[in-house]
Amino acid sequence: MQPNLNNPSTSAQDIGLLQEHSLATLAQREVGRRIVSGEICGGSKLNEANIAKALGISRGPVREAFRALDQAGLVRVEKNRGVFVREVSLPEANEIYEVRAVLEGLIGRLAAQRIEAGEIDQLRTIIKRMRAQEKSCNAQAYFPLNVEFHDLLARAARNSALLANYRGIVNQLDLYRRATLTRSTDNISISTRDHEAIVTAVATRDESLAERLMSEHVLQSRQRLHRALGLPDAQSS
Amino acid sequence: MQPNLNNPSTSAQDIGLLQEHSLATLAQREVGRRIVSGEICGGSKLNEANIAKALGISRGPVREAFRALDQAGLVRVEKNRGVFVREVSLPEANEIYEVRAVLEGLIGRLAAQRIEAGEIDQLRTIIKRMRAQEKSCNAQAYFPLNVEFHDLLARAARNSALLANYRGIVNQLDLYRRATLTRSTDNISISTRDHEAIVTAVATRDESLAERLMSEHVLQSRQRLHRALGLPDAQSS
DNA sequence: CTTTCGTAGATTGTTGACAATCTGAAATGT
DNA sequence: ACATTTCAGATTGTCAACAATCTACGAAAG
Repeated sequence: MQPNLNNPSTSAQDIGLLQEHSLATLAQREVGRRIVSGEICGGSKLNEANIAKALGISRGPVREAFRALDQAGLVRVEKNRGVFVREVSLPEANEIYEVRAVLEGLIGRLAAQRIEAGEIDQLRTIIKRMRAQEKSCNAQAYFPLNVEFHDLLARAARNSALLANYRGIVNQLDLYRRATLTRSTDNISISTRDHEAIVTAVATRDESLAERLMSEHVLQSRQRLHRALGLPDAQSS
Repeated sequence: MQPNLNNPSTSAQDIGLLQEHSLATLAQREVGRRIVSGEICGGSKLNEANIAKALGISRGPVREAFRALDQAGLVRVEKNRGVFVREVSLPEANEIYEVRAVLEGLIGRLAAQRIEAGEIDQLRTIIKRMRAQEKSCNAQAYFPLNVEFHDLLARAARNSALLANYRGIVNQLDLYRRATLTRSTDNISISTRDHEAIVTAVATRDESLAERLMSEHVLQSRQRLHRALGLPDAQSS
């Protein structure tokens, strides 16, 4: 097909994307996004040919993307059977929460050491927007703010290995969250109070307090999740 | 080629392997093993065609293996340039050590809760063998024992998400260790004393002590590494 | 002598075709 | 009616060929 030569916006950025990323990378991002966002629900079978056709590419890059997603823990590959969106059971989610708690603890400690003034401002801006949604009980809009708050802190820790592991863990937890539709059950006002305390600890460079608050914040959100599901609280490990 | 029908050992297990694993999985394991073991040194370019020929397969499965290894942090893929064995710089190794410290801390805490009697025996057996190598200053034989000790503890924590993250982190650290040939610089006697204290803490179900000892053990081994390289000790974060 | 350009070889990216395997439903026998 | 077998369609696994890109080396211009 002849490209539209009068549209510089598409040509410029698309050329950049294709020169930077391979089709496999693009497929990985797109499928990964659909999985984490919940567009494709857990347990679903991912058909190579269908996905390839939907993305307008051949099966090769799709297979490569599947391998990466498998390593990232977002899908599981069964030989000669296909690849399936990973399902995270409650026991597995509890395990992941345990790991997340210590990672967030380290994020708190390192962020308290290394965060910059501008980033603290950004955190406070996010909290302000959270409070706005809090009043209108808008859980739909609250969720991405929560994600951005934690990711900003993770970046402020200035440890790329930690950031990569943190993001991987969070993606896997989203698989469980989406399955149980628990985004709205989070107690927003309590969560926001936690966030304010965390920012204060980080801003005053109180490493130990920041570590403890972050870790406890995770474990409490796990407990809120359990209560929302009508389950007994897990032992605080 | 006609297979040798008079050799049941190859046919039996090879058929089982091929029915269980795809060629991509096999390639991933083999290349991953060579990277972690140091057979291929950091920064090396991995040629698709060469590896495919060496393994007797085509390039497709090799490319899939590369995607998984990239996600695992063992190689980096540069579009249209090739894939290279990841090089872990000293600052990166320090970051990874920070993550490993908290993961090992959690391993200590959970293992203290959940380890079984038989596993404690196995840990003590490993330590005995370590002491034997210690006397003969055989660092070559000490290293795999150290790996097995920590991996056994990681399994005893009974948290598969933690185990997966721990192993990924350790593999990446091996990338740095191999580059600097620091396996022999570990102070074996100090390390073994640490291990004995850890087993005692775990066996007596002292969660907090086990967590602290494991975390400190990692950070001390990082400091030993720095001293061996003639560097100033990193700040204890 | 240095720089630039261009070309040939090598390497990676992508694709479509073929082989192997699985799935499910129809056919067969009890 | 029920279990077993068979077979066709669909899906995955693997491969080899083609296209796109990079690399290195040599020629030509300054």
